[in-house]
Amino acid sequence: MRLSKFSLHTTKETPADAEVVSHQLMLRAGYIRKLGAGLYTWLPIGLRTLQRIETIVREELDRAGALELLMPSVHPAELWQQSGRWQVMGDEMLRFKDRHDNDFAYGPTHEEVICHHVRQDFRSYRQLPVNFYQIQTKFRDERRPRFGVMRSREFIMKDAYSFHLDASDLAREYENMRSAYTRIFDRLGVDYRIVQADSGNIGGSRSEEFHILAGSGEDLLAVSDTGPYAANVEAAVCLPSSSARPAAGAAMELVSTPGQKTCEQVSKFMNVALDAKVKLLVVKGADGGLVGIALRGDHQLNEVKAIKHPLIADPLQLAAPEDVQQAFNCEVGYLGPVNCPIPLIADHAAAALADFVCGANQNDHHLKGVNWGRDCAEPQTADLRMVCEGDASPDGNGSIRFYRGIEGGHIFQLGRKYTEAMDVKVLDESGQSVTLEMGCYGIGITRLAAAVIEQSYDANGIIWPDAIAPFQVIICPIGMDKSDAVRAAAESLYTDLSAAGISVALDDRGNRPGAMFADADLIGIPHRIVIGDKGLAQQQYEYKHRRAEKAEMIPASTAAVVEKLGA
RNA sequence: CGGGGUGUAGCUCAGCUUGGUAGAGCGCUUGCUUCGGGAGCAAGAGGCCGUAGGUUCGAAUCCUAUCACCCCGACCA
Repeated sequence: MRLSKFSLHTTKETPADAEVVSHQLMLRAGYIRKLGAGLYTWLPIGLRTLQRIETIVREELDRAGALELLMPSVHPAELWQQSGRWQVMGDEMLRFKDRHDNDFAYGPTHEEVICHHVRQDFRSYRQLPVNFYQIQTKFRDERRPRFGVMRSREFIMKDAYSFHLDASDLAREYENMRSAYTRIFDRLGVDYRIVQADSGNIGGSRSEEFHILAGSGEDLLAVSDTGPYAANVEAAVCLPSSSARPAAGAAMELVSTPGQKTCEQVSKFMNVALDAKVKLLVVKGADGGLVGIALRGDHQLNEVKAIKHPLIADPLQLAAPEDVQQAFNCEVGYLGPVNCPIPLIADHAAAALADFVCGANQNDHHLKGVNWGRDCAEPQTADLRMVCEGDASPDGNGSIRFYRGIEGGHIFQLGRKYTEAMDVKVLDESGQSVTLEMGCYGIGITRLAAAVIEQSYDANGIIWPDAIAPFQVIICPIGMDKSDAVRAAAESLYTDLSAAGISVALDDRGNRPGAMFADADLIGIPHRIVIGDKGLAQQQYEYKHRRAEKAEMIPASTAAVVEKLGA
C-alpha cells in the first residue's frame, strides 16, 4: 500500500478523553475514531489489524471443525421471552420496536437465535455434534463504556455454540475449543493466562477465561506463584486452613468501645490485629429473612460466592439498618456471633479463629476472648471471602499472587440451561427425544486489538506482533522527490515485496525523514527499511526492527530484506 | 443509576470570577528556503462559543432548562 493513497490520519497530540494507552495510541495512530459513547469507526489501517485477528480466529476455528455462519443482529423479542432473558437482561439489551409496533432487541449474544436454528433443522443424533460460529457486531448498552474499544457498546465478537447428545461429548468439545483458543492466543503473540471463571448470568457449569495480562486490565486474577492454578478473583477458591483451630485460652470479656464501629476502629482502639477479629455482615436470606455472614476482620465478602449459598438471596442485598436494629436491638457497628438472633454462616477463616474479638450485639460494646462452640454455637461454614494475595493456592502448590487481566476469550459448558428453555431436542439411537447439551465460546475481536497494544507499546507508539500488524514492513525513502536513485530503489523494492505476497507500506507522501520515522513508529509496523542516497552509494539499505535500539545496514537487495522479515 | 466535571477553530486548550461581540499552539492552504527523528520564514483559510429560553442597552461570560461527552462508584453474556 502506498501511504499517499491510504488516508492515514495520525496526530501528535493525545485526545483529551482517552485514559488508557491503547485508546490514546489507537486514536493518535489513526486506527479508530469515536462516533459517540462506546461507538467507534475503524479506519482503514485499524481494519487491517482487525481483519488479521479475524483471520487467525477463523483459521483455528475452521481447523477445530467449527462451521461459520452468520445470524441476524436484530432479534425478535419472542425468542428472548422464551428463554426468560427478555426480563433478566435489563437495560444492557438495546430494545426497540419496528413499524408494526413489535418488540426487537439488538443482539448482545446469540444463544437464543442459535437454539432456534438447531431446533428447526436438527432432528437426529446423527446430525450431532455440531459447532457453529460467527464473527459479528454485537451491541451491549454498557452503563459506562470506557477505555475506547476495550469496553465499548458496539463491538465485534466471535461467538461459537456447540450442541451435543450428552455431557461427555460437550466436555470433549470444550477441550477442543480450549486448545483452539490456546493456539489463537499463542499466534497473537501475547502473554496470557487461562483462568477459572464464574459463569455469571449466562449460567452453566465449567467456565474459563483467557486473559491478556496488562496493568490496565479490568479483571483481577489470582495466580499461583509456582503452580498451575489461576482463577478470576470472583471465582478463586479459598480453602479452609489445614491446621486445627487453637484451643480457647481466654475467658470471654465485655469491653466498652464507645463509638468504635468499623473493624479498623475497633482494632486500633483495643490494640488487636484485624485478623483476630470477626465481623458480621447481615444480608437478605433466600427465604426472605435475614442471614448473618461472619468474616475475619481483614477479609472481604465475595458476592459471587455468597449468592451461590443456598441460605443467601440472589441478588445479594445488604440488610437495611432498621431491619438489623430490629433483629439485634443494636446498631450495625456492634454485631457479633454471640447470641446471634438470626441464622449464621461463617467463612472458613473466621471459623478457624480462637479467642477472637467481635461485636457484643449491644451498642458501644465488643467482646474479646470469644470462642466458637463455647460462647456461641459452632457455625455452619462456607467459602465466602475474597481471596487475598499470599493465600495458599487451592491446588496446594505455591501461594497466590494477583495480576490484572483483560478478558479476551471465555469458554463455557452451558449444559441444558438454554436448550431446555428453548426446547432443543433430537431423537437418540433408541428413538427417545433428548434435550441437547450446549457449549458456548466467545472471543472479543475488537477488544483483542486494544489488549495487544496494552501489552506492546513504547514512548513512540504501538509495537505490533508480526502476526497482526497492519503491514509487515514499511519502506521509508529519504528524499524520494529529489533522488531518482532512491525513488527507483524504493519503487522496485515495493514492487518486489508486494509480488512476494508480503504486506508492505511505502511511505511515498514526501515527508521529511523525522516525520516518516515518527509515523512508522506510532502505527507500530514491526520492520522498517530506510532507503537513502548515502546507503545506496554503498549498495545498502538500512533495516530496523520496531523493538530494536539501533538500525543496521543490510545489502540493498530484496532477498536481504526478505531474509530480515523472516528472522 | 448516584456523585463530580467538561462542552469555544479539524485537534489540544486559554478567555468566563469582574458582561462590551473571540484568542494561542498544533494541523490545513500558498510561496520561498530546507530535507536522517514530527523544519524555518512569510502570507492566508477556518468558530451562530453544544442547544433552547431568560436577565441586560449589550451575553462565550450571569440565570434556568435540556442534550452530549468524560471521570469516580455501582453494574457487566
